[in-house]
Amino acid sequence: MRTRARAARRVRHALSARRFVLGAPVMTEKRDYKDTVFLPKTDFPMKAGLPQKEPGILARWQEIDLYAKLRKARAGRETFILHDGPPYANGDMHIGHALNHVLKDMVVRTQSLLGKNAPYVPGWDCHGLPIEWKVEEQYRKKKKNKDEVPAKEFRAECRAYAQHWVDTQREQLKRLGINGDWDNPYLTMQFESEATIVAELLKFAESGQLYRGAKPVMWSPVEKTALAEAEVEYEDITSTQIDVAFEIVESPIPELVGAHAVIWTTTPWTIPVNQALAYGPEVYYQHIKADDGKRYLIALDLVDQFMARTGLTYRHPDEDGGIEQMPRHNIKGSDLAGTVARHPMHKLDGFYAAPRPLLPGDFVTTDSGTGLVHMAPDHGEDDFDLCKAHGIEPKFVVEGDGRYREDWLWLPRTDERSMSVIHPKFNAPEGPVCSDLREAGALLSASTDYKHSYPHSWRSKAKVIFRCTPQWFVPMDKPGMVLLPETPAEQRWDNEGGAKEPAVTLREAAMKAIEDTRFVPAKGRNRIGSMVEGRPDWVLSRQRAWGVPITLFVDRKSGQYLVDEAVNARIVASIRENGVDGWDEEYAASILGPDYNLDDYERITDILDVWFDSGSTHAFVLESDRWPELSWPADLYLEGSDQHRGWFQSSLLESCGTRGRAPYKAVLTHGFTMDGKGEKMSKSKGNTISPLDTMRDYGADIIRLWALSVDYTEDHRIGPEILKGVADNYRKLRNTFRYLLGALDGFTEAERLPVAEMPELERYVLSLLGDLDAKLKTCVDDFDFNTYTRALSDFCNEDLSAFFFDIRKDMLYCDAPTDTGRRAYRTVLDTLFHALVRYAAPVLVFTSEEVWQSRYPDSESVHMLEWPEFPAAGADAARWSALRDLREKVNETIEPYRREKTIRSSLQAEVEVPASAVPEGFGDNDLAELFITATVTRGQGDSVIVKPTDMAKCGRCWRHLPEVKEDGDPCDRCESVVEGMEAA
RNA sequence: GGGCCGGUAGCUCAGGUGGUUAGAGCGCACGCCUGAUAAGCGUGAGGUCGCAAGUUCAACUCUUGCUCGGCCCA
Repeated sequence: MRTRARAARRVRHALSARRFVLGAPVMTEKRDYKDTVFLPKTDFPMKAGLPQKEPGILARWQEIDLYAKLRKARAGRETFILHDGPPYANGDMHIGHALNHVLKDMVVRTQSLLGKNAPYVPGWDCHGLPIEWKVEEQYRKKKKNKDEVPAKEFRAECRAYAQHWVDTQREQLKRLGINGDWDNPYLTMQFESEATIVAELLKFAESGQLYRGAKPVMWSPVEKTALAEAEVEYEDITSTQIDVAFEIVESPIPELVGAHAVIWTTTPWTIPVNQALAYGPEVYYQHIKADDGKRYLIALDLVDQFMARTGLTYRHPDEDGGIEQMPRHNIKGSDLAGTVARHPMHKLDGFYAAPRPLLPGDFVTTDSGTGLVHMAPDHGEDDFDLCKAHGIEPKFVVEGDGRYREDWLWLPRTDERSMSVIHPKFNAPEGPVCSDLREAGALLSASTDYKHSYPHSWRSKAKVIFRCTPQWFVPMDKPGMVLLPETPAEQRWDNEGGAKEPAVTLREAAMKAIEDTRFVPAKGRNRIGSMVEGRPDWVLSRQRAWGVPITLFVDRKSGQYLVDEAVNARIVASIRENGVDGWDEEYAASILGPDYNLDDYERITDILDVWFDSGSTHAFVLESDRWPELSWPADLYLEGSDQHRGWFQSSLLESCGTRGRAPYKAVLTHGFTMDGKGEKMSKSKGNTISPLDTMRDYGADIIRLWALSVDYTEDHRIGPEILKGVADNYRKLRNTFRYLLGALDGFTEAERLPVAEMPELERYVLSLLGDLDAKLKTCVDDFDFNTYTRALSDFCNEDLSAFFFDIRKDMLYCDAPTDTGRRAYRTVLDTLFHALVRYAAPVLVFTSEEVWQSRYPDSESVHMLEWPEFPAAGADAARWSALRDLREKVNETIEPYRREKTIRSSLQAEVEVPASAVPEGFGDNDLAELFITATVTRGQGDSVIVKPTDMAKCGRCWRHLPEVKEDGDPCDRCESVVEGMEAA
């Protein structure tokens, strides 16, 4: 469309030119005044070319060591400590990293702009399963067996792998323009970090906040390790479902003896470790006789489903011998207390001969199954808890690789019996478990058609099981464990001072800490609060190789772990010297020292949950001497909302357990980045947007502007259309700076004019700038960057480009350089320049530097500057607002004339406005200037009236003025300006 | 399946405690300018405020249900 309009214009020009050539010139030739007009002049290019330009700017910052310079310049100032949450070192930067780091950088830079010392030490999370898995994958490719590689060597490879990604991500984040201590980041795998993590663990040990428990944990038989919840994903699978009869041998309801309690399960492999049955106390059960002659006990609501699965039938109430005639056909769950059944494999004796009591379980529902649940305390959380409450202990018969222990009674061991319990064949209707049950006459149904969602390891995608293993825990509810920080005397009601708060549980301390923390947005508090309120004890141990060891010696006789300050000091020293290898067997004796005999102790070889590593970053970063400018606690933690369960929480618990309070004063969370349609990005959908590509195509400043333009507190989108919009927005900002640079060409201090001597428009714009300034400061305090960038953009578009700059174009182009008005304008432009470049600096880090260097090529960096200061100027906002409304009305009225080409430029319009609509204090000439029209007069009507002017057009300033005799002649002002120039 | 959060013009966002024709910027369309020129200015068209009930004189704003999307959990 634009092209067509331009073509039309060309035709018109051609026609008018021909007329001039062919016809006799009606006027004498007029002088071309173009050379006498003071047009903006600058080398600053309109086209940014960010992808090419940014790396050079980056190199210069590195060269002058901007980060160090800034630390030096802000030394001794009030600090703002943003503590970086460590991304996991295994892959390229993705859009989530980019958003997170841009937000962090924005916080740090705005705080720095406010004059604070705001250091930023980036870090990485380096231990853990995903890296270990990658290294193992490399082994598998080379047909190497991990178990044959010495642990030390394996860890060294994990370390190298992590280091590779640390280096990669570091370069990518630097490229994004994130300013930080990139030469000296923290890594959880640095020896110093590992030593501190161990020291933190030992603090828990010393205060009695560790216990070794047996608990069913998510266990991956493939990776042979316990898994954290975060390492598990749920997938829909089809399982075997079976109904199994347990004969009742004893009951306070004598009629039930000889009947069969029926359980339903999708994990046949757990039957060989069954130890009890559970019923719902509030559930009603039916005692029925089926056509196989046997009697069964099943939840009332589930009888039909059971019949359908088994193909059995039973006599209906109205039939002869139907259930109405059954003795005690209807039984409430709670009446089953004291009932005992026996295991279908009871003939094997021993373990299987023991009674299987029916126990009350609140978790029993009648959603599916039979309303009776078989209990294997080894393999279910509910099972474990219920059995434990009734003195039934787990048996630990399924080993780490998912196979039944060789000496377990249920054998003889055969190939199929030594398969992993997650193997489909093991659970199949023809598999060993079902075969045995069938032989015992207890298998009522078996089919491989039950669809449900089931947990899988997110690494290997293999099924996981619940498995009871000895694990180390941090108790959430052990009373008297945590000392809250000392309350200063002046805050105590008794004013006695010094005494500590009573010791509380870890959960209580954490809940208190949540209360005391600022959450941005506020809803984060509820989120983490409900999680901490309900979370189970913290499982610290992992049976893996790549991580920080749980450095405990357990007394073989008492089962107690050793707490000895001297030993602990040697443990920490060994880790500091050797890293995590420092807990290897070779050091054990010397660490334990002469006071103890190594043979009396079990050296724990579990490693720590990586969340404990990252939960300890506050200890080894904020409290370390390595970064003396940092301090504890942090002012802010800033991560994605998934970290409510992750880092925010692990840091909270670690810090509350050791220091009684949170390691942060405030927590800021952001949502997730979706694709252009608001849907989750995934490789399989092919809708991912890589920040690396975007930087290559658009430049880092565009990603930054995007990240700071969206509402990060919610989920937000990115896509081609959105990026295009951001790029448009960027161009507008860039052109504002280009105009300022051009208009300020040659500006010197001598030209500056005091505010008091400025025209009212200049003072009004300064007051608008003051408003903007205040608004941006509020945005910085609230971390409201979306409003920040919008306010900045709107100001440039509406107040400057479409209003101030447009009105003052005449003055800038045509007034004499010495003219007070022009000097006032340029003085305000200078003020605007200095303010805007600072406001923009934290957002468009590269472009603002380019702008700054363009005007001040000898200066260090725009990023060394502080928040702008400029003279305050008051203005009657309401009066100006009314004036701008009127201006809009005038434009609307001119529009029809422009459509019919009676008026082309607004300068050709003579306007009459209602006298009542003009705010007090504006003269007619002021109005013509502000509306960019030929004249403005006041009328008594209540509408705006417009007519084309008859006045001739000045050949230099193009205004239509009474003194101009013929189009093209200069007006009085222009004539004198030109004369002045020629005289000079 | 459960808990929590969200769905306002093509895009990014505003819309205290319910109250006249739901706003802004950008984009788009049309036009002007050709002395910020792959720029600048003006005007305009765009929304049944996710859907459906309910409370109320009155709901984008309160309640319930549904739907779509997200995070966390099972």
